Amino acid sequence: MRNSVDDVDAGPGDARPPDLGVVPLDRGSRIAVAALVDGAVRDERIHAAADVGQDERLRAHPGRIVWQDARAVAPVLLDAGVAIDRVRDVRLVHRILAEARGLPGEERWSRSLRTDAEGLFSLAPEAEPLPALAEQLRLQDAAIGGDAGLAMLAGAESMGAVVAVELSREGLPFDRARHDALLVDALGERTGVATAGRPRRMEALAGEIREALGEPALNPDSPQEVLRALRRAGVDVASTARWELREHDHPVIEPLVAYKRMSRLHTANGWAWAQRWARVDERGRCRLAIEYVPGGVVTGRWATEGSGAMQIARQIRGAVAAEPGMRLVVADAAQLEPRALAALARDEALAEAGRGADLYQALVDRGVVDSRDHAKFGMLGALYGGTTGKAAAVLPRLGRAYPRAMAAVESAARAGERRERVRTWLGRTSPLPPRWRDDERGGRQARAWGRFTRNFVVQGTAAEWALAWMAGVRRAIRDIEGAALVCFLHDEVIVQAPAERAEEVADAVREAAALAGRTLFGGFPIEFPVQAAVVHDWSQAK
DNA sequence: AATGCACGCCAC
DNA sequence: AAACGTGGCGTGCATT
Repeated sequence: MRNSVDDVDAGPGDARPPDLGVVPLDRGSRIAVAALVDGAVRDERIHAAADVGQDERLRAHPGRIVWQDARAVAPVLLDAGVAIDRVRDVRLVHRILAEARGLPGEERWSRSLRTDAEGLFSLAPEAEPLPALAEQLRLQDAAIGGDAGLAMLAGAESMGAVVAVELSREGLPFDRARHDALLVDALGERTGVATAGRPRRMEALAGEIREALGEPALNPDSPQEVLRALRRAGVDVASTARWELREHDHPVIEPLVAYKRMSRLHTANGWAWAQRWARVDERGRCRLAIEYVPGGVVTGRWATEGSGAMQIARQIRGAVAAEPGMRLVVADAAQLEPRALAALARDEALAEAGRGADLYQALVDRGVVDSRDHAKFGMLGALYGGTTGKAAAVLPRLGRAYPRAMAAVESAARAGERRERVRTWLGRTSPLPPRWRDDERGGRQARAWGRFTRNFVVQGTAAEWALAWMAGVRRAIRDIEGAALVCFLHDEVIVQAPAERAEEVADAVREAAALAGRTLFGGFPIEFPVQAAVVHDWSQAK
């Protein structure tokens, strides 16, 4: 079966539709379109940006659209009404191939390329862009060769870049009045400069802290001042970290911990944050402007730039609210990483435990561990390389019950300690580590790198599944008028849709999850249950 | 005044 | 309970 993230070449004898190279000229005001065939450019045509949809080759194009960078081209094509189905983002795929294939230095890669500030390849200023693009495509396809995983990853990563552009253009529905109400509820009313801009409840806590420590001039925002004052008051701590404070019994602890929690909310997701990142779009809708960065994390996870949108505090998620007549479909993949591990390790027993909505509870029901918490901590310990506490206590039991899965992460860890590269399921490859000495310090560094590679294979494979899931969701909701992807968070998506079609979207999101599992893992019997809730605002999910 | 680092906390 | 992965970000604080 072929689908949207699978751009494996058609077999010999099949007529392959030509790839279409698309290049922006004059900073995007004009667009060059040409067929790219075996590294050569055929039938180049240049259009005004707004007219690029007139190029009949781009209408219902069954081949790949090839570009250097989705951020420069996708917005133009989307504005022109071009349907984007299969793509090759040469910039992102190059990054993958450079690690996976230890790829040629840039001179051998192509004379028309140069390395930009991020160490990535881009067009040399004097290069003819379409021939260079054709050359890059040819070299990339040759590097991928017959590796079906890498081919799928190239397609998925490239489509992810399109989804990222669409998400960023759409924005996340945001209700500033609700946000303000949530902040006032948590922090108190805003006050003036006399209290350093602290909301009323924070200022009250600052007073309690000063009182409890007997230091009327203490600035609770200064870790050094607070640390010194704590020690003078007989609280013997090495830092002001919350977990350390909680080990002590003193009247200052409770207000101090509460203050720090409020302070975090105030600075990270408070009024200034909303002022900076909420915008009113051309249709009068208030949206958070989120710039997604596909592949921004070494494992293949996405990052965001600027807004901190990947870590919006749960306390204010109620401000992310559906617009009139709409609902949010909030969907998250249950225990995604343990499931990714089961699949990549071909661990039938762990996959069987995951046949149902709650893999952790299944471990309890099967007598592997005593409680759901033990299952969760143990599994996370296996994924992260935990060696203490609850994780260490149950790891041996997990190892006996699921030897294949545990051997897979152990082997990834050992490979990292030996300075070897490891690969995700589709073939994203870990970077090489910095050098370390053959002494105790070096040993610690080696073990730390082993924990990184241990996690890399699982986190990276989960990220690949998420790419396939998103591509499927995108495709499934395309014909649902008014529905749009508005958020992505590693293992969670939010779609805003008209109320009367929200349940249909929820079903489509669940189906896309199942399809993503089959796309990546074929017939291996691993399930990817998705909890999808139709809600008015984000805080109502799960 | 600008810059870079360390801390601490948030998210998955 | 407190050491175990990937990140972003705001702040204080030291350096230049």
